[in-house]
Amino acid sequence: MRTSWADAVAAENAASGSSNINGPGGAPHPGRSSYVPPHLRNRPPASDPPAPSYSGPTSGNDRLGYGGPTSELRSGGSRPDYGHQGYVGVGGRGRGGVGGWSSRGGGRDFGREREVNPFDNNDVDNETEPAFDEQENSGINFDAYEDIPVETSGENVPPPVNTFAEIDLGEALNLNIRRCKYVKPTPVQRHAIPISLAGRDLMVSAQTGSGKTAAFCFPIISGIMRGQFARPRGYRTVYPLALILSPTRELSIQIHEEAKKFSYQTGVKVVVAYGGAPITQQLRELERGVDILVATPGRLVDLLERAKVSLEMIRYLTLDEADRMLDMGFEPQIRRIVEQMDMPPRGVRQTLLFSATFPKEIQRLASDFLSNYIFLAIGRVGSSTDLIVQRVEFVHEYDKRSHLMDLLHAQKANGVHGKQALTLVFVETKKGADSLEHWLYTNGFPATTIHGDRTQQEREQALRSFKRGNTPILVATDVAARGLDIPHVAHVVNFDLPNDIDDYVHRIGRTGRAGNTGLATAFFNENNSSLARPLADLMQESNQEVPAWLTRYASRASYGGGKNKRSGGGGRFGGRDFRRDGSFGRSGGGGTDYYSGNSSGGYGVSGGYGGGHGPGVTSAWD
DNA sequence: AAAAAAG
Repeated sequence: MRTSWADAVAAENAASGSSNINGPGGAPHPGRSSYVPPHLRNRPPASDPPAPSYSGPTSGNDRLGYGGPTSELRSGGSRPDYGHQGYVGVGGRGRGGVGGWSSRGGGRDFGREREVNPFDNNDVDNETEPAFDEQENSGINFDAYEDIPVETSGENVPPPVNTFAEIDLGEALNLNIRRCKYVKPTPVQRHAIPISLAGRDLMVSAQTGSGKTAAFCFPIISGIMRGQFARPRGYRTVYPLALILSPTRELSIQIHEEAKKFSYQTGVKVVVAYGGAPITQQLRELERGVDILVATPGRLVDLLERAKVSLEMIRYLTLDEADRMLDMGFEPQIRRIVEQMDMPPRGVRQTLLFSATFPKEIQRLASDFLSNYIFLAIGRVGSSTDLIVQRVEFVHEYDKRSHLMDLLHAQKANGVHGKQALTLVFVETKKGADSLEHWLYTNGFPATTIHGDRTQQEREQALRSFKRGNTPILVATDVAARGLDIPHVAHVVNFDLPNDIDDYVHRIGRTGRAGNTGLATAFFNENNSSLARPLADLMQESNQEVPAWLTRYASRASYGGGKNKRSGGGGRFGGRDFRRDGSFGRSGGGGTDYYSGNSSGGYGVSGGYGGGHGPGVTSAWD
């Protein structure tokens, strides 16, 4: 009987003043060939000092020794055991040589010896003052989530949970959740985790900054911890069990860092692969064993072509920023990876799609990858959250720089916590980014820039420098629009507005994260007239003050209603399951009652149906 | 038209 998570967290924090769990003074790491008996695998090495408040035999009893069915991945799942019987359930073999059998995560046993403690980081977050840090890291402001509307559709939706303690994720993962100071699950976690633990496919639209990464990582890590997956071992080919794809390298890096924290000392190995960096180091990491592979599409295709990676054993597929992954630029690559390589088909693997926005036409595409899925929308209409104060100012093109200068001067005077608040400035083009950065710099504002024409090293350096506050202004293209979690971004400036309202939603979502407030300022002029209507609608839905001139602009422009049209009579819920649109389902159960709003009965057709053309309504949910 | 993603 656990008391409360809050207590546990408090105890953990009190005890962990300097928790060097895996200190350099640990055991000399055994040679590659040392055999670890099955019953000792997945345990922290005996020579390691125990983690603080890591009391009793908490580990080991729910992992490899786990008494559940060995060949059944998910308790609630009813997937066929797809042709891998020979591979599954043979746990207990030692790691063989090349071509032999390998227990899950081959190599992770010795890998654990050198597993870096991700909670003992010297990374940028720790360089800020403790008070500042504490508030940000531990502090998800849950009051901000009190009355968030939630909508689910699909068959037999598993009910949400209210606490992490209600779900049995396994001791090692629970401990990491406490180390992360997550006291209770956010709304998207409350709903999505039980659904994925039940083995169901999922399409999630949840607000920016609402905890999506943990929502998809926890069930995957937990599932891998409990399963016994022996995998074939080809000549330098590795067989990850889970694949997480994201649209930018920096986002993949970030997901990898998060996932490593969650999987610390669980025995689950997470590796990241992305372009722009030397492949050899990534290959080395892969060869040391991989359970969860986080990747950008291009580099993954490269690895697949070189037969360094096989997707044959993939049990979990996650597309983060899924609507971006399936838009024109990425779709062919994603289809290639998911449909034309050796990945198990939908219905066999479990597929999880997450984003803040999910336009209906992309939902239709996405259903190709899903099987009898549950759609989950979390957040308020207007997308991002009313935690972000949105301002729109009419600024002519030639006035933008001096206007930006005014804003920056004003907030310099206001300095937050003794340092200048971080400001993220979005522009349209890479050249524009360079030139604005240069101009700012020469005008006394320490700025840097991130965009696709910079080397990967420069990109990562720019991001680090921004996070640390060395250059508290970051000029960015859309490469930084999605998913990046940068603490202390107080202000997002849309120096150039995007053409698509969903991009706007993602950009402003770089502030106002984890329940904190933020400010977003947009420079609007005649070049942005196509955005006037959707922007005005979005702002109204998020209870923002809409300037009269923008309303006039909105009624004047865009009579036809382009793809930016978001009204569609959608009313209060922006993130709607496209399957609810009457026009869908030409053959299946045409016109029958395939939806029911709350967890019962409902949509009775398995995924993968395309028909119908709903109105091009864009979801504003993250 | 632009951005991203392999080299």
